[in-house]
Amino acid sequence: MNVVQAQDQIAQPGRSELELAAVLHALSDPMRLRIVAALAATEEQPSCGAFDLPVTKSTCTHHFKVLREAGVISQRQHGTARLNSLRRGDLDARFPGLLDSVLRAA
Amino acid sequence: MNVVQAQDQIAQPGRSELELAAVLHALSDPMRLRIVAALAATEEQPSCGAFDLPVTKSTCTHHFKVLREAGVISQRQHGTARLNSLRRGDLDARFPGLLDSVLRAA
DNA sequence: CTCCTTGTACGATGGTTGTCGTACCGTAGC
DNA sequence: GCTACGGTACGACAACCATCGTACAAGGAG
Repeated sequence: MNVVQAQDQIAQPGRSELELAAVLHALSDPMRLRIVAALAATEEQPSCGAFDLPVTKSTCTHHFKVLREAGVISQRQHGTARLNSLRRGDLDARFPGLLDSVLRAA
Repeated sequence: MNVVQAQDQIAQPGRSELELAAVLHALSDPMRLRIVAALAATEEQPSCGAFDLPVTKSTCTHHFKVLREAGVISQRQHGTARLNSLRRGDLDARFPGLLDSVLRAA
């Protein structure tokens, strides 16, 4: 699996590795949909703990990992915090319109 | 669960019952993605057996059931055959652009 | 150095999923 | 009636998933 490795960037699939089924699966969970929607609504790069999700920390870690491994989000280590951002550009390039329609529906 | 029951139409969720997470989950399987793509590419209403899928009949039944219960497809009984069609109108109304972007990417 | 914060790792658990096989049912044609 | 065909129902099974709890690692603040 080709990965993009830049400074404190956590491993993630490259743009050409993105798979539709994997992305759809990552988005098919209400908790993850909520994370993605919150991420799309801000200009910042919130840490994992900033989402106030109704699950424990370990479950949280799990969901962020699923989203990152599917290529939906990108994570950067910054001190003890892990900063998250949506991979809008890569998603729009591979699956034009998909992210927008999901966000509009969510 | 409100269902639309018309003549030989099999039970399915009404337009307002469609849930984004359920639709995304239904579309997140390669076999079902293949079914939906084939369904979108024809004007006809093919029977379940007309798809030539590399799985057994029972698995086939399972996938069509998942798609129908998520509201992605509609099934009509016609003799011994079950005719399938995409619920384009309902999907476009509830999740504008979603189906198109998925089909374009698949 | 010591604590607090942020988050991961690992194991467990109950539930869901994709697949199959066999048995069955209803319609159509002979 | 009987047989073929298209499809469902049910049970089984291995794999996966969302969730949790506990234990642990690393950076920042005092």
